[in-house]
Amino acid sequence: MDKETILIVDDEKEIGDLIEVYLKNEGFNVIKASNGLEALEEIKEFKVDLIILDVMMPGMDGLQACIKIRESNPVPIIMLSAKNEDIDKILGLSTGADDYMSKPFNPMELVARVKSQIRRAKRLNGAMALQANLIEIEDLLINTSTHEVRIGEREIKLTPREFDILVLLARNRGMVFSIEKIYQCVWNEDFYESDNTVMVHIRKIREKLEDEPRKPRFIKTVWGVGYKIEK
Amino acid sequence: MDKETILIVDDEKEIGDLIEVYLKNEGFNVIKASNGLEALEEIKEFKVDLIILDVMMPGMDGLQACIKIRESNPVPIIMLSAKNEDIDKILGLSTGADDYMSKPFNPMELVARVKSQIRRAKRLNGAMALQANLIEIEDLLINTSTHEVRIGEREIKLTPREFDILVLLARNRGMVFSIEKIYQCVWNEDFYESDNTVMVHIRKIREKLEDEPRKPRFIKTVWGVGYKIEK
DNA sequence: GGAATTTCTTAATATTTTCTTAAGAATAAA
DNA sequence: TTTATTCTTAAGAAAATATTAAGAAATTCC
Repeated sequence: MDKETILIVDDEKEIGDLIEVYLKNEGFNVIKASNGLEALEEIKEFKVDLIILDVMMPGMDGLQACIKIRESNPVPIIMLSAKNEDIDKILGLSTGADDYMSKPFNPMELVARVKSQIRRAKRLNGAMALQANLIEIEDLLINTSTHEVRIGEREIKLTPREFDILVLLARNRGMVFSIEKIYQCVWNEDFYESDNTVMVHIRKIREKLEDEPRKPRFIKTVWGVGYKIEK
Repeated sequence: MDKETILIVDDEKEIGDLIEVYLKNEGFNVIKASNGLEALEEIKEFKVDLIILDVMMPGMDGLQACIKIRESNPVPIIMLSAKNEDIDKILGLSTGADDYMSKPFNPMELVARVKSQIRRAKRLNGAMALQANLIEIEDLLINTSTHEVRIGEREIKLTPREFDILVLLARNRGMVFSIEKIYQCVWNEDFYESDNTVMVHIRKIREKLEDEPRKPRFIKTVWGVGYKIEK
């Protein structure tokens, strides 16, 4: 399992550093921002699994930032505040924060709450995946949540690798992928020397997808470069 | 709207009284118990909307009580503890507690957390009510309220685990569930390494459901990915 | 407290996928 | 046209994944 990334947003450096130590100790990946705007930038750039957000900050405060983040991202947010009046606001439904801790806080408790929220998010994600994720290419239909591929009425059975390669090309229609690139994307490993593993897979996919593998409708060969699905 | 009833379980009278004052002030109805067994009695007698449960108590401690309560009741539980070591245990999934506060605590924060949990429970309840308790898949009938499963006239006896797995797949027809996801959803625990517990259960279900387990009609294998019931 | 049931673990077997190899075909360049 | 390069195809070995069976451990029920 990959390390989860946690974004700490606090203008007080010592607090951020303290939290960082504890989280890293638990095997989390940590990035930091010192105000709301920076936080928004970081989120755009990196895949963040949880945000710890201080309410009191110069510029865009934590509550505003929280609302802003929520507009585009369902990532779990834990808010920190020293003011009692904030509690109700935060745990109410309006801000969209998932949990709250009052300052000064016990770092162990924060870590436990972080873990708890991440677990919750994972479970929720499972349920969310229900929403079908459909890719359509002419009469070729790819459903990434049910792992189904069909052409018209005919159901095509693809192996996991074949499926991944097809999805990669289908999600990026028009783009040409070199053998090397495909290998890196699908296998998540570096590509060493030229075996033709990828080619063999491409052929298998064509065999299953195409009526005439010689004249493929979907996966086209770009000579000397790679493969693509035309736009 | 009726006043919500909150059960406070603590052997220290002063703490219970303190919490009571704050909660009553917010319009909640409060009842009290001074140990785990008493709490179980109260729950049987009254309709309780939330429980505040101290971990450290003579006799049955809070953690045991929490697990015991959860067996029969999905009511939200907030646990109180002075010991750091408890945090992880409580916020982990195994006890079934919904939230935690460390002692000494800020009563305002506790009240806010109470309100937050009650809101959450209401939402959850709404969502639950929508789920049909009769699932039909061709001639397979699953009744989630009576825990009955039948195929045509034949009644199938499934164990609790088997039943849960089947319902998970049946409620989400078409969707593929990985071994890991099944484990997380049914066991409510994190999935560590690859034992094949889930597979064995799948096989048992097939044995009971299918005429030819080799060619399953209901639970299909999606190679390298997981299992599903086709739509 | 003991029997029955359920759940989990282990390991052997079966199946499917993935990779490797190698030979033949298509394409581009000389 | 010839040659070198790149791509396609096929077949079988290796690796990964799934099924099955049997028994141990835990739990439930009486």
